[in-house]
Amino acid sequence: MLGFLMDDALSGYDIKAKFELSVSNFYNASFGAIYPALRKMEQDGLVEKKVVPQEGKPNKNLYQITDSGRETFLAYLNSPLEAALVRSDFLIRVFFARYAAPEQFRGWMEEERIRVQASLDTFREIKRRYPSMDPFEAKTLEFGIANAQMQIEWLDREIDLLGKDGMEK
Amino acid sequence: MLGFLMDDALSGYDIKAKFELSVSNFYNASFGAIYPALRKMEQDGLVEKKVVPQEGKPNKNLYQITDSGRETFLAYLNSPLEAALVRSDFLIRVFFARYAAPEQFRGWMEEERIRVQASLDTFREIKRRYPSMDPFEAKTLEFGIANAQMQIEWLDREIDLLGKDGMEK
DNA sequence: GCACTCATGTAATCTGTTACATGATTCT
DNA sequence: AGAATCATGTAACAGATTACATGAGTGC
Repeated sequence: MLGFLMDDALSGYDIKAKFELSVSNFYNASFGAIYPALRKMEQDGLVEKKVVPQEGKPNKNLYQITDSGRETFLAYLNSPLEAALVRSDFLIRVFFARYAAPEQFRGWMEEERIRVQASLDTFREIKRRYPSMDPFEAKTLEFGIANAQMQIEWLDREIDLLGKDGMEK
Repeated sequence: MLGFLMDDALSGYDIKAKFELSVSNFYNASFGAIYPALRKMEQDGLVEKKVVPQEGKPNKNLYQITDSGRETFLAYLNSPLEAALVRSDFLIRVFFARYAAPEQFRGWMEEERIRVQASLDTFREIKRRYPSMDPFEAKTLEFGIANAQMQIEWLDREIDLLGKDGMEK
Protein backbone atom coordinates (compact mmCIF):
# COMPACT_ATOMS: atom_id res chain seq x y z
CA MET A 1 0.00 0.00 0.00
CA LEU A 2 2.81 2.41 0.82
CA GLY A 3 4.38 1.51 -2.51
CA PHE A 4 1.26 2.60 -4.37
CA LEU A 5 1.12 5.81 -2.32
CA MET A 6 4.71 6.77 -3.24
CA ASP A 7 3.48 8.45 -6.45
CA ASP A 8 -0.05 9.67 -5.72
CA ALA A 9 -2.47 10.28 -2.90
CA LEU A 10 -5.06 7.50 -3.12
CA SER A 11 -8.24 6.39 -1.40
CA GLY A 12 -8.79 2.89 -0.02
CA TYR A 13 -10.96 2.23 -3.02
CA ASP A 14 -8.23 3.40 -5.39
CA ILE A 15 -5.66 1.21 -3.66
CA LYS A 16 -7.89 -1.82 -4.09
CA ALA A 17 -8.19 -1.01 -7.80
CA LYS A 18 -4.38 -0.66 -8.07
CA PHE A 19 -3.91 -4.08 -6.53
CA GLU A 20 -6.44 -5.65 -8.90
CA LEU A 21 -4.97 -4.05 -12.01
CA SER A 22 -1.31 -4.70 -11.35
CA VAL A 23 -0.07 -7.05 -8.64
CA SER A 24 -3.19 -9.15 -8.01
CA ASN A 25 -1.49 -12.21 -9.45
CA PHE A 26 1.14 -12.30 -6.74
CA TYR A 27 -0.35 -10.16 -4.00
CA ASN A 28 -3.84 -9.00 -3.10
CA ALA A 29 -5.83 -7.27 -0.40
CA SER A 30 -9.50 -6.96 0.47
CA PHE A 31 -11.38 -3.86 1.66
CA GLY A 32 -11.60 -5.41 5.09
CA ALA A 33 -7.81 -5.37 5.20
CA ILE A 34 -7.18 -2.05 3.42
CA TYR A 35 -9.42 0.31 5.42
CA PRO A 36 -8.22 -0.75 8.89
CA ALA A 37 -4.61 -0.72 7.63
CA LEU A 38 -5.01 2.87 6.38
CA ARG A 39 -6.34 3.99 9.75
CA LYS A 40 -3.47 2.28 11.50
CA MET A 41 -0.94 3.90 9.19
CA GLU A 42 -2.54 7.26 9.84
CA GLN A 43 -2.21 6.72 13.58
CA ASP A 44 1.43 5.77 13.07
CA GLY A 45 2.04 8.90 11.01
CA LEU A 46 2.90 7.07 7.79
CA VAL A 47 0.05 8.67 5.84
CA GLU A 48 -2.19 11.74 6.15
CA LYS A 49 -5.90 11.74 5.41
CA LYS A 50 -7.52 14.46 3.31
CA VAL A 51 -11.28 14.34 2.99
CA VAL A 52 -12.46 15.27 -0.48
CA PRO A 53 -16.20 16.01 -0.68
CA GLN A 54 -17.94 14.62 -3.76
CA GLU A 55 -21.36 15.12 -5.30
CA GLY A 56 -23.66 12.15 -5.48
CA LYS A 57 -20.97 9.89 -4.00
CA PRO A 58 -19.65 9.43 -0.48
CA ASN A 59 -16.69 11.59 0.51
CA LYS A 60 -13.37 10.32 -0.72
CA ASN A 61 -10.66 9.86 1.89
CA LEU A 62 -7.41 10.57 0.08
CA TYR A 63 -4.32 9.31 1.83
CA GLN A 64 -1.01 11.02 1.21
CA ILE A 65 2.25 9.39 2.19
CA THR A 66 4.42 11.29 4.72
CA ASP A 67 8.22 11.44 4.93
CA SER A 68 8.00 8.84 7.69
CA GLY A 69 5.89 6.67 5.36
CA ARG A 70 8.49 6.96 2.60
CA GLU A 71 11.21 5.98 5.04
CA THR A 72 9.17 2.99 6.14
CA PHE A 73 8.70 1.87 2.56
CA LEU A 74 12.38 2.26 1.72
CA ALA A 75 13.24 0.37 4.94
CA TYR A 76 10.99 -2.45 3.71
CA LEU A 77 12.97 -2.56 0.43
CA ASN A 78 16.11 -2.90 2.56
CA SER A 79 14.67 -5.68 4.73
CA PRO A 80 15.46 -9.35 4.04
CA LEU A 81 13.64 -10.89 1.09
CA GLU A 82 10.95 -13.31 2.24
CA ALA A 83 10.05 -16.62 0.65
CA ALA A 84 6.87 -16.70 -1.40
CA LEU A 85 3.71 -18.16 0.04
CA VAL A 86 1.79 -20.46 -2.29
CA ARG A 87 -1.36 -22.42 -1.60
CA SER A 88 -2.67 -24.25 -4.63
CA ASP A 89 -5.87 -26.23 -4.35
CA PHE A 90 -5.36 -27.41 -7.92
CA LEU A 91 -1.95 -28.99 -7.28
CA ILE A 92 -3.14 -30.59 -4.05
CA ARG A 93 -5.94 -32.26 -6.00
CA VAL A 94 -3.52 -33.47 -8.68
CA PHE A 95 -1.26 -34.83 -5.95
CA PHE A 96 -4.12 -36.85 -4.44
CA ALA A 97 -5.78 -37.64 -7.78
CA ARG A 98 -5.34 -41.38 -7.28
CA TYR A 99 -8.44 -41.10 -5.06
CA ALA A 100 -10.38 -39.21 -7.74
CA ALA A 101 -12.38 -40.44 -10.72
CA PRO A 102 -10.71 -39.91 -14.12
CA GLU A 103 -13.48 -37.50 -15.19
CA GLN A 104 -12.92 -35.52 -12.04
CA PHE A 105 -9.22 -35.24 -12.80
CA ARG A 106 -9.93 -34.20 -16.38
CA GLY A 107 -12.38 -31.61 -15.08
CA TRP A 108 -9.72 -30.01 -12.88
CA MET A 109 -7.21 -29.92 -15.73
CA GLU A 110 -9.67 -28.29 -18.10
CA GLU A 111 -10.91 -25.82 -15.53
CA GLU A 112 -7.36 -24.84 -14.69
CA ARG A 113 -6.53 -24.48 -18.37
CA ILE A 114 -9.41 -22.05 -18.83
CA ARG A 115 -8.35 -20.09 -15.76
CA VAL A 116 -4.71 -19.80 -16.84
CA GLN A 117 -5.67 -18.92 -20.43
CA ALA A 118 -7.94 -16.16 -19.12
CA SER A 119 -5.17 -14.63 -17.05
CA LEU A 120 -2.74 -14.93 -19.98
CA ASP A 121 -5.24 -13.06 -22.17
CA THR A 122 -5.56 -10.38 -19.49
CA PHE A 123 -1.77 -10.00 -19.24
CA ARG A 124 -1.46 -9.59 -23.00
CA GLU A 125 -4.28 -7.07 -23.06
CA ILE A 126 -2.59 -5.04 -20.31
CA LYS A 127 0.71 -5.19 -22.20
CA ARG A 128 -1.02 -3.94 -25.35
CA ARG A 129 -2.92 -1.17 -23.56
CA TYR A 130 0.00 0.23 -21.56
CA PRO A 131 3.03 0.28 -23.85
CA SER A 132 4.81 2.94 -21.77
CA MET A 133 4.48 1.01 -18.52
CA ASP A 134 7.22 1.35 -15.92
CA PRO A 135 9.97 -1.11 -16.97
CA PHE A 136 9.95 -2.88 -13.59
CA GLU A 137 6.20 -3.30 -13.65
CA ALA A 138 6.65 -4.65 -17.18
CA LYS A 139 9.09 -7.26 -15.86
CA THR A 140 6.50 -8.66 -13.46
CA LEU A 141 4.03 -8.73 -16.34
CA GLU A 142 6.52 -10.67 -18.48
CA PHE A 143 7.00 -13.03 -15.57
CA GLY A 144 3.25 -13.58 -15.42
CA ILE A 145 3.11 -14.27 -19.16
CA ALA A 146 6.02 -16.73 -19.03
CA ASN A 147 4.47 -18.43 -16.03
CA ALA A 148 1.06 -18.76 -17.67
CA GLN A 149 2.62 -20.11 -20.88
CA MET A 150 4.55 -22.72 -18.95
CA GLN A 151 1.38 -23.80 -17.14
CA ILE A 152 -0.59 -24.06 -20.36
CA GLU A 153 2.12 -26.19 -21.95
CA TRP A 154 2.14 -28.46 -18.91
CA LEU A 155 -1.66 -28.70 -18.84
CA ASP A 156 -1.85 -29.42 -22.58
CA ARG A 157 0.73 -32.20 -22.27
CA GLU A 158 -1.28 -33.78 -19.46
CA ILE A 159 -4.65 -33.35 -21.17
CA ASP A 160 -3.17 -34.88 -24.31
CA LEU A 161 -2.04 -37.94 -22.32
CA LEU A 162 -5.57 -38.35 -20.99
CA GLY A 163 -6.95 -38.33 -24.51
CA LYS A 164 -4.57 -41.13 -25.55
CA ASP A 165 -5.46 -43.24 -22.52
CA GLY A 166 -9.12 -42.74 -23.30
CA MET A 167 -8.64 -44.05 -26.86
CA GLU A 168 -7.19 -47.35 -25.71
CA LYS A 169 -10.37 -48.36 -23.94
CA MET B 1 -4.13 -34.00 6.20
CA LEU B 2 -7.01 -36.37 5.47
CA GLY B 3 -5.41 -37.08 2.10
CA PHE B 4 -2.21 -38.25 3.78
CA LEU B 5 -4.21 -40.35 6.24
CA MET B 6 -6.04 -42.21 3.43
CA ASP B 7 -3.18 -44.73 3.17
CA ASP B 8 -1.64 -44.95 6.63
CA ALA B 9 -2.26 -44.03 10.23
CA LEU B 10 0.09 -41.14 10.99
CA SER B 11 1.10 -38.91 13.88
CA GLY B 12 1.08 -35.13 13.73
CA TYR B 13 4.84 -35.28 13.42
CA ASP B 14 4.58 -37.73 10.51
CA ILE B 15 2.03 -35.50 8.76
CA LYS B 16 4.35 -32.53 9.03
CA ALA B 17 7.14 -34.62 7.48
CA LYS B 18 4.79 -35.69 4.64
CA PHE B 19 3.98 -32.07 3.88
CA GLU B 20 7.65 -31.11 3.83
CA LEU B 21 8.69 -33.99 1.60
CA SER B 22 5.94 -33.78 -0.96
CA VAL B 23 3.57 -30.84 -1.24
CA SER B 24 5.51 -28.15 0.64
CA ASN B 25 6.02 -26.17 -2.56
CA PHE B 26 2.33 -25.54 -3.03
CA TYR B 27 0.88 -26.20 0.41
CA ASN B 28 2.29 -26.31 3.91
CA ALA B 29 1.31 -26.54 7.55
CA SER B 30 3.01 -25.88 10.87
CA PHE B 31 2.78 -27.92 14.07
CA GLY B 32 0.69 -25.16 15.57
CA ALA B 33 -1.87 -25.82 12.85
CA ILE B 34 -1.58 -29.61 12.63
CA TYR B 35 -2.03 -30.59 16.28
CA PRO B 36 -5.16 -28.53 16.94
CA ALA B 37 -6.59 -29.67 13.59
CA LEU B 38 -6.08 -33.32 14.53
CA ARG B 39 -7.92 -32.84 17.81
CA LYS B 40 -10.74 -31.09 16.01
CA MET B 41 -10.99 -33.91 13.47
CA GLU B 42 -11.03 -36.43 16.28
CA GLN B 43 -13.93 -34.57 17.93
CA ASP B 44 -15.73 -34.54 14.59
CA GLY B 45 -15.18 -38.28 14.18
CA LEU B 46 -13.03 -37.98 11.06
CA VAL B 47 -10.04 -39.67 12.68
CA GLU B 48 -9.37 -41.96 15.63
CA LYS B 49 -6.40 -41.61 17.96
CA LYS B 50 -4.31 -44.58 18.99
CA VAL B 51 -1.59 -43.95 21.54
CA VAL B 52 1.57 -45.93 20.81
CA PRO B 53 4.01 -46.04 23.73
CA GLN B 54 7.66 -45.66 22.75
CA GLU B 55 10.93 -46.09 24.59
CA GLY B 56 13.10 -43.05 25.10
CA LYS B 57 10.68 -40.90 23.09
CA PRO B 58 7.30 -39.37 23.90
CA ASN B 59 4.26 -41.48 23.10
CA LYS B 60 3.23 -41.36 19.50
CA ASN B 61 -0.38 -40.41 18.79
CA LEU B 62 -1.28 -42.30 15.65
CA TYR B 63 -4.37 -41.02 13.89
CA GLN B 64 -6.36 -43.39 11.74
CA ILE B 65 -8.91 -42.10 9.26
CA THR B 66 -12.54 -43.24 9.80
CA ASP B 67 -15.21 -43.96 7.18
CA SER B 68 -16.60 -40.53 7.91
CA GLY B 69 -13.13 -39.06 7.35
CA ARG B 70 -12.84 -40.82 3.99
CA GLU B 71 -16.22 -39.49 2.98
CA THR B 72 -15.17 -35.99 3.99
CA PHE B 73 -12.01 -36.25 1.91
CA LEU B 74 -13.87 -37.56 -1.14
CA ALA B 75 -16.45 -34.78 -0.68
CA TYR B 76 -13.58 -32.29 -0.77
CA LEU B 77 -12.42 -33.77 -4.09
CA ASN B 78 -15.98 -33.20 -5.37
CA SER B 79 -16.16 -29.62 -4.12
CA PRO B 80 -15.49 -26.68 -6.46
CA LEU B 81 -11.85 -26.06 -7.34
CA GLU B 82 -10.52 -22.96 -5.62
CA ALA B 83 -8.16 -20.38 -7.08
CA ALA B 84 -4.57 -20.54 -5.89
CA LEU B 85 -3.31 -18.12 -3.29
CA VAL B 86 0.07 -16.56 -4.05
CA ARG B 87 1.94 -13.95 -2.07
CA SER B 88 5.35 -13.19 -3.49
CA ASP B 89 7.56 -10.70 -1.71
CA PHE B 90 10.08 -11.05 -4.53
CA LEU B 91 7.66 -9.99 -7.29
CA ILE B 92 6.33 -7.09 -5.19
CA ARG B 93 9.89 -5.81 -4.85
CA VAL B 94 10.51 -6.15 -8.59
CA PHE B 95 7.25 -4.30 -9.24
CA PHE B 96 8.36 -1.39 -7.04
CA ALA B 97 12.04 -1.62 -7.99
CA ARG B 98 12.03 1.91 -9.45
CA TYR B 99 12.35 3.03 -5.81
CA ALA B 100 15.27 0.66 -5.16
CA ALA B 101 18.98 1.02 -5.81
CA PRO B 102 20.32 -1.04 -8.76
CA GLU B 103 22.50 -3.13 -6.41
CA GLN B 104 19.45 -3.86 -4.30
CA PHE B 105 17.57 -5.06 -7.36
CA ARG B 106 20.49 -7.21 -8.46
CA GLY B 107 20.67 -8.66 -4.95
CA TRP B 108 17.03 -9.75 -5.07
CA MET B 109 17.49 -11.36 -8.49
CA GLU B 110 20.55 -13.29 -7.39
CA GLU B 111 19.04 -14.35 -4.10
CA GLU B 112 15.92 -15.56 -5.88
CA ARG B 113 18.03 -17.42 -8.43
CA ILE B 114 19.83 -19.29 -5.65
CA ARG B 115 16.52 -20.11 -3.97
CA VAL B 116 14.91 -21.43 -7.16
CA GLN B 117 18.01 -23.39 -8.13
CA ALA B 118 18.03 -25.02 -4.69
CA SER B 119 14.42 -26.14 -5.01
CA LEU B 120 15.07 -27.39 -8.55
CA ASP B 121 17.98 -29.48 -7.23
CA THR B 122 15.73 -30.85 -4.49
CA PHE B 123 13.01 -31.78 -7.01
CA ARG B 124 15.52 -33.62 -9.19
CA GLU B 125 16.95 -35.43 -6.19
CA ILE B 126 13.45 -36.55 -5.15
CA LYS B 127 12.75 -37.70 -8.70
CA ARG B 128 15.96 -39.71 -8.72
CA ARG B 129 15.38 -41.24 -5.29
CA TYR B 130 11.76 -42.27 -5.79
CA PRO B 131 11.48 -43.72 -9.30
CA SER B 132 8.30 -45.67 -8.46
CA MET B 133 6.45 -42.64 -7.12
CA ASP B 134 2.69 -42.47 -7.56
CA PRO B 135 2.10 -41.09 -11.10
CA PHE B 136 -0.06 -38.22 -9.86
CA GLU B 137 2.51 -37.19 -7.27
CA ALA B 138 5.07 -37.36 -10.08
CA LYS B 139 2.96 -34.93 -12.12
CA THR B 140 3.13 -32.30 -9.38
CA LEU B 141 6.88 -32.87 -9.19
CA GLU B 142 7.19 -32.35 -12.95
CA PHE B 143 5.14 -29.21 -12.56
CA GLY B 144 7.55 -27.98 -9.91
CA ILE B 145 10.54 -28.72 -12.16
CA ALA B 146 8.98 -26.95 -15.17
CA ASN B 147 8.09 -24.00 -12.97
CA ALA B 148 11.57 -23.72 -11.49
CA GLN B 149 13.17 -23.96 -14.94
CA MET B 150 10.95 -21.21 -16.29
CA GLN B 151 11.85 -18.99 -13.34
CA ILE B 152 15.58 -19.60 -13.77
CA GLU B 153 15.35 -18.74 -17.46
CA TRP B 154 13.49 -15.54 -16.64
CA LEU B 155 15.97 -14.62 -13.88
CA ASP B 156 18.97 -15.32 -16.10
CA ARG B 157 17.55 -13.14 -18.88
CA GLU B 158 17.07 -10.28 -16.41
CA ILE B 159 20.44 -10.73 -14.71
CA ASP B 160 22.06 -10.77 -18.14
CA LEU B 161 20.40 -7.45 -19.02
CA LEU B 162 21.80 -5.97 -15.81
CA GLY B 163 25.29 -7.06 -16.77
CA LYS B 164 25.00 -5.31 -20.15
CA ASP B 165 23.72 -2.09 -18.56
CA GLY B 166 26.60 -2.22 -16.11
CA MET B 167 29.15 -2.47 -18.95
CA GLU B 168 27.93 0.68 -20.64
CA LYS B 169 28.82 2.87 -17.68
C1' DG C 1 -35.88 -3.58 -12.60
C1' DC C 2 -31.29 -5.17 -12.00
C1' DA C 3 -26.63 -5.12 -11.85
C1' DC C 4 -22.60 -2.64 -11.53
C1' DT C 5 -19.51 1.16 -10.10
C1' DC C 6 -18.25 4.29 -6.67
C1' DA C 7 -17.22 4.69 -1.68
C1' DT C 8 -16.46 3.63 3.35
C1' DG C 9 -16.56 1.12 7.19
C1' DT C 10 -17.39 -2.56 11.16
C1' DA C 11 -17.81 -7.04 13.45
C1' DA C 12 -17.50 -11.76 13.75
C1' DT C 13 -14.87 -15.17 12.63
C1' DC C 14 -11.35 -17.92 10.96
C1' DT C 15 -6.86 -19.41 10.03
C1' DG C 16 -2.44 -19.67 10.99
C1' DT C 17 2.13 -18.34 12.79
C1' DT C 18 5.56 -17.85 16.32
C1' DA C 19 7.32 -18.69 20.51
C1' DC C 20 7.43 -21.18 24.47
C1' DA C 21 7.52 -25.50 27.29
C1' DT C 22 9.32 -30.24 27.89
C1' DG C 23 12.62 -33.93 27.34
C1' DA C 24 15.26 -38.11 25.81
C1' DT C 25 18.34 -39.83 22.24
C1' DT C 26 21.64 -39.73 18.61
C1' DC C 27 25.01 -37.80 15.74
C1' DT C 28 29.13 -34.79 14.92
C1' DA D 1 29.53 -29.73 23.99
C1' DG D 2 26.15 -28.68 20.89
C1' DA D 3 22.99 -29.54 17.30
C1' DA D 4 19.62 -32.23 15.27
C1' DT D 5 15.82 -35.63 15.46
C1' DC D 6 11.84 -37.36 17.55
C1' DA D 7 7.46 -35.93 19.72
C1' DT D 8 3.42 -33.18 21.56
C1' DG D 9 1.15 -29.40 22.85
C1' DT D 10 -0.55 -24.38 24.29
C1' DA D 11 -1.06 -19.36 24.26
C1' DA D 12 -0.62 -15.02 22.39
C1' DC D 13 -1.01 -12.72 18.58
C1' DA D 14 -1.23 -11.47 13.70
C1' DG D 15 -3.41 -11.23 9.58
C1' DA D 16 -7.18 -11.56 6.79
C1' DT D 17 -11.74 -12.92 5.01
C1' DT D 18 -16.59 -12.64 4.77
C1' DA D 19 -20.72 -10.66 5.50
C1' DC D 20 -23.24 -6.93 6.71
C1' DA D 21 -24.63 -1.97 6.56
C1' DT D 22 -25.42 2.23 3.76
C1' DG D 23 -26.50 4.76 -0.41
C1' DA D 24 -26.45 7.41 -4.88
C1' DG D 25 -25.66 7.22 -9.75
C1' DT D 26 -25.17 4.85 -14.26
C1' DG D 27 -25.92 1.60 -17.93
C1' DC D 28 -28.63 -2.23 -19.99
